[in-house]
Amino acid sequence: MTPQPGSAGDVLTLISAGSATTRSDLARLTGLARSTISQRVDALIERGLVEETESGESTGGRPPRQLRLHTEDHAFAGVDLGATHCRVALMDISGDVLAECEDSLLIGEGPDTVLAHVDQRLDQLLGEAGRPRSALRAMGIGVPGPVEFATGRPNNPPIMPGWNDYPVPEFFEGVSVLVDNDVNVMALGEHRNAFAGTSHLLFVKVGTGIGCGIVAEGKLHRGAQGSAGDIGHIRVSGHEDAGCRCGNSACLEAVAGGAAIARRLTELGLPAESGGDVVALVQAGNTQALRLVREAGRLIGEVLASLVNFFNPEVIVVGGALSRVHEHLLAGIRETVYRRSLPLATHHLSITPSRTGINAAALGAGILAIEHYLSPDNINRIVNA
Amino acid sequence: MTPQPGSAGDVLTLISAGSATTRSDLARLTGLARSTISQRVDALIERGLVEETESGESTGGRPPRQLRLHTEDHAFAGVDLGATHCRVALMDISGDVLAECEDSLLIGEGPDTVLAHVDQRLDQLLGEAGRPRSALRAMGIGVPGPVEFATGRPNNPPIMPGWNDYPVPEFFEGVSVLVDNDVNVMALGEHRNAFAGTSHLLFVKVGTGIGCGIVAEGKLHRGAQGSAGDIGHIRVSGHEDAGCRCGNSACLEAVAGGAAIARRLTELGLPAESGGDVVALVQAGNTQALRLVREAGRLIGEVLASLVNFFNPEVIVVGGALSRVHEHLLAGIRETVYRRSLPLATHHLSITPSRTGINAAALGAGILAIEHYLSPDNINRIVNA
DNA sequence: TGAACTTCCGCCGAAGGTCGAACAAAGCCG
DNA sequence: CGGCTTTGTTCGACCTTCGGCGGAAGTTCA
Repeated sequence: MTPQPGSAGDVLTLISAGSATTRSDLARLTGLARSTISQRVDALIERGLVEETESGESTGGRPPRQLRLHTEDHAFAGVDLGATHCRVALMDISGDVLAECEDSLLIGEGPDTVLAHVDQRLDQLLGEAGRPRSALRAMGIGVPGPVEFATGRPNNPPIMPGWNDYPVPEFFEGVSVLVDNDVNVMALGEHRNAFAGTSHLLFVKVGTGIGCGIVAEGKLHRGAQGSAGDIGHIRVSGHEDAGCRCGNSACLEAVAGGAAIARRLTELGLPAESGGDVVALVQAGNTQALRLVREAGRLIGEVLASLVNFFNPEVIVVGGALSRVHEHLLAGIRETVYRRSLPLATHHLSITPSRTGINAAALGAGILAIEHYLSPDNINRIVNA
Repeated sequence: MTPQPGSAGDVLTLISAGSATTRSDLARLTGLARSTISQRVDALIERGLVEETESGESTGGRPPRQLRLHTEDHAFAGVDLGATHCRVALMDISGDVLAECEDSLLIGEGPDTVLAHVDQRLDQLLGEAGRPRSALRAMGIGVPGPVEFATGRPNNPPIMPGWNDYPVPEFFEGVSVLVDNDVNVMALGEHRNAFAGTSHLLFVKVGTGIGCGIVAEGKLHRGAQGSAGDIGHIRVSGHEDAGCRCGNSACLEAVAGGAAIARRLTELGLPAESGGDVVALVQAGNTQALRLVREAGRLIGEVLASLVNFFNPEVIVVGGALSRVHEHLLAGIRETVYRRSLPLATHHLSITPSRTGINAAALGAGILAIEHYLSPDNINRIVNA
């Protein structure tokens, strides 16, 4: 039995996380002998997973050879499917984007049409990046509805007609496919990209609807049925008259979602159809719209105040279409959360707008794929094969 | 860093979890050779961690020698400190209770007095069980307030005067001491004792106050500041007049806690001081009390409905003093949760009374200690020493 | 009852992995 | 230019693990 763990997968994890860039670092961190580390690194280099760069800076002796992930030869894809759009990002193994694209695409056209479109875009992006199809190792897909993560099958999604129980991964041959809810992958993208130092994060997406992705101990929390984070249908007080498409009334989404704000603006004589119209009105300085957005922030804050007490996150990130006017939204959210949550939970809590922006979902989906590929178990399997 | 699979610690984990009771089981589960397993088991036996029992049942050949945790020579303690009571359970390494006791004890007397009392009870219980003090390997303590788990220091607990930032573990020499919130240890006790098959569990304690312990992926979720699960101060709609000791109004605890129900009964001319009095009235068949308890269940259910959407647990366990009249409390909770939560989240959700009862906290605290001691890292350290 | 069969467990030589010492490489410093 | 420091590789010693073999301990069946 080895006194310390340190399989090839562990070594690669340290390299990919940036914890170690030289063989000496690895020896120090793992406690293994330098010769053993060299052997591991050699195996990783031989498999094309790691490469050496030019020598680094000397600290008084022979300069170490820097190690990093070998970014050629592999590719990963992150796919963000929304109700009306499709974004695909091709990434290398370090998470850098090689190429990306965006189209209008109705998810309601069904899985065969949509996935064929994705497949075509993948070929195009691979071409742009100059990599063969065989380089594609894994892909992640975020979809606007609940998914049984283990099988990659949508689970009674309300706005994805034709997708229920469709085995998405089987559509793509020879590549691992991970399918998850769009808000989950956005949370993952935001966490890995801008908040990697935190352990407990909530990502709140405020668009047409309202959803939440949960990062606990650095990992996505999906819950028992994969429906965790569905905060759009939490009840808010004082709006019993607002009916929701789910059949209940006073749902958060029915009073504070982009669609709800647009409807109320229309009632006030300001024609608005979607969250985008609301954003446009706010940016044009319309005070009615501004007031409604801020009020929506307060309502969202009321729900988040409960969740802060319950979950005790370090940071809440607000994204989605309406976060383009985040100053007003966040003002309402902060006001309510800091008033209604317990001091111990809010003392070190920060509530910030998304730093990753429109690409959070595609990036997060890609990261899901990369982390799956780089998991120690999978790497050990590859190296020992 | 992933631990090396098949270490002595992993072998012991399989034995303690009941996943393997023979050397053959271990070889099958770990994939290691039978001879290697024998060597591991020998080391564990030599260290007094595992013992062989008489042969088990034959499956057609030589019957295997059964293995189990060696329950002599070690002892673990679980301590449940409440506002006005102290329970101590002495357990062997398999989690069976060897001896236990209960006293009235005011936590407000301060850490020196209370912990000295605990220390004395420990000696007494060790005497009853016929084990020397040196057999005590670790202890867990549940306290009625927030704790910084890593250091074992209470963190501004409202009902524990004199305990703020007190380094509890240092009071006990030569033994590992883990300190956690009482609701957390109750959740752990309930999960390990009665719901070990589930991954995501919420334990709701309804007593004088209201709290919640969270089990996610089989582990306690404590949050960023260790204050997760503090649902007593979540706002419920329609009770703006109810002031709470936290300074806000309409807190769940202020309208549905045992103290709140007692106060309202008193207003109705039925003198009641505590949750215990409320239970007595309900058990005596008082319809006013029954109605209030059921209404409290509805209010708790309103909050839980939100948390079910957010967290998506498999099971909600209701415990605490008021759960002695759980049929009425649960009726209100179930009614609201199943009406207000999303079908996907409630479809496989069960809401049940505590199966572990009054001892959940002390048991959970002991289990916290045992699992700490049995963690693969700790066992490998012991075996390789 | 006894022989054949099955399963369990310890022993031992072979194979393979890890370690640390020794050595070579590469840059810094006086 | 020769010592000093740090890095990386080579190699034999050592240790662990593996798997076959044989003995142990029951079951099944004639």
